[in-house]
Order: sequence, then structure tokens, then C-alpha cells
Amino acid sequence: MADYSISQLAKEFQVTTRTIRHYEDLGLLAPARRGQTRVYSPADRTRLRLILRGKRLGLSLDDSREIIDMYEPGKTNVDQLKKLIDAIQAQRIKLNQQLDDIGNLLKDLNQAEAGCIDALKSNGKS
Amino acid sequence: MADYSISQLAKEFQVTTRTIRHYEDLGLLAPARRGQTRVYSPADRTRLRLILRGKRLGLSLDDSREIIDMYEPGKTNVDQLKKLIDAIQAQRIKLNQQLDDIGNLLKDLNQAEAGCIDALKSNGKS
DNA sequence: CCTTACCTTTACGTTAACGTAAACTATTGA
DNA sequence: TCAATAGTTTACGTTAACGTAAAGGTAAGG
Repeated sequence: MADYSISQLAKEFQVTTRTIRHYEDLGLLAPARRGQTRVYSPADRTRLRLILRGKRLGLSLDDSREIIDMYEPGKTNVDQLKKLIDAIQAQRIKLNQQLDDIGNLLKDLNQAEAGCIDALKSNGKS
Repeated sequence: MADYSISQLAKEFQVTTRTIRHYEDLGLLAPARRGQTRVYSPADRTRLRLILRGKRLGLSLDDSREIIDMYEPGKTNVDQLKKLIDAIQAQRIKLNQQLDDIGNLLKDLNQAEAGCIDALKSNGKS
């Protein structure tokens, strides 16, 4: 029901099939097989989406795997849960730092753009 | 007046001197010299801050150089200015995408954390 | 004078995240 | 039947961003 081939996913997410297989090599994906051919479920597709989102945020693939694994229900050991909460905290700190950085960068870009536009206007009047 | 040595900057920004020299190799920094020794001005220090901020946002060093160069007043050619405005637009789009991603990731992390805490509570009651 | 602490350049090494090529299999439409 | 299309594994190549080691210059303190 609504499965995907590797090239379908590659096309949808604008990556190469090599990239998707690479994520599997690193243990981030584990699609089913029909014979030798990979078959991706909607859940696999979601994992890929999360991986790529992590990439856009500058996370390593290992980081992404850790985070994605947090969403799964295989973690019942108490110590592991505590460790996960710590990891989540750490991630949040890093992300809030990124939010700050982006805010500042956007401000800088606005200023730079304003400067450019002013320069263009003055130049146009000459 | 208020200049810095390479190791002072390295300590302040928690990077190695090798890293700072590397940025110079790539043309992101151009400190003065006293004899053979590098001397960093406050402006150089600011550039380094901007480079590292870019890094936290996942920009390549080349990207950072382009952005940082936008802030400088050496760009008077009209075509260059228009090109810069376009580059700023592109950056803004990418950054807004990152903002979106971070918002979603934070939401996910909150959920995952809540799940962990609940699991810990149930576990504690047993 | 000698060690310690910084500074320098040069250059090879390393890791992550794929790219790319080779060689092969399976399905499908003309 | 045969060529094109999409899949597979294996394995070496590549780029960015430094790490690390070698070999040496310089200034201060004991």
C-alpha cells in the first residue's frame, strides 16, 4: 500500500539514489526488499524527510540518527530514557543558539540590502 | 590600540590557531603583520565572529566570505550591487527555511521529551 | 646560556558525505 | 529477441575543513 521505489524517493526529495543507499549503509534507513530490490514504506519516507531536515540544519548524519531514533518506541530502559532527555536538552540549546544566529544574520542582511538599495538610488540620480 | 594575537582570538572563540590560519589561507581574514607575526584588529575579530556564526548555521566558508564581503564598502559597481541584493534574497530564503525546520524540530523534541518523561513516571510507579 | 612559551611555514593525514565507474541482474516494450 | 530502463553490489575518488607533525625563528625569565 503506497510504497516507493528508490528512484521515486530520490526524485521527490531531490537527492541521488546513491545518497539514499548511503543513508542505509550508515543505518539510518532499513527498507524492505522485494527480491533484491528496495521497497520503501511511508515510514521510511518520513525518516528520509527527517534526515534531510537535519541536514539543512547542519546536523551530522549520526546526529540525525540519534534524534530520529528518539521518536521510536523501542526505548524502555530508564537509563536510556534519561540519556535521551539529556540529548534533547543539548539539541535544544544548540537550536536556540541557531535561532539567535539566524535572527542576527537576517538583521545584518536587511542592513546590507538597505545599503545596496540606497547606493543604487544615489547612483541612478547621477 | 586593542589588537589581538592569534592565540588570544583562538582562546576567546574556542578554536585552534590552525583554524584561524586556515581562514586566512582561504582569504577570509587578512591580519596585519608585526614582523612575521600576525596582528588582529578589532575589525578582524569581528570578521572571525561572523565566520563562526556562519559555521554554526551550516554555511560553507566560501558562503561566509560572500556574506561578510557584503558588509564592506568596496562595492560601488551597480551590477555588483544588484547581484548582491539577489544573493541576500537567496540567503534569506534559505534562512527562513531553516527557521521553519528549527521550529518543527523543536516541536518534535518537545514531544519526544514529554514521551520520555511520561515513560519515566510510569516506570517509577511500578 | 638555556629553557619555556609563542610565533612561523610547509606539507601530509583524516573524516564526512557522498560522486563515479565498473560489472552484473531483471523487467519491459518494439 | 533485443535494447532500453531501473535495479543491485563493490570499490576507488573527491571536497571541505581542518588535524597533526616537522622544522625552525624570537623574546623573556632564571
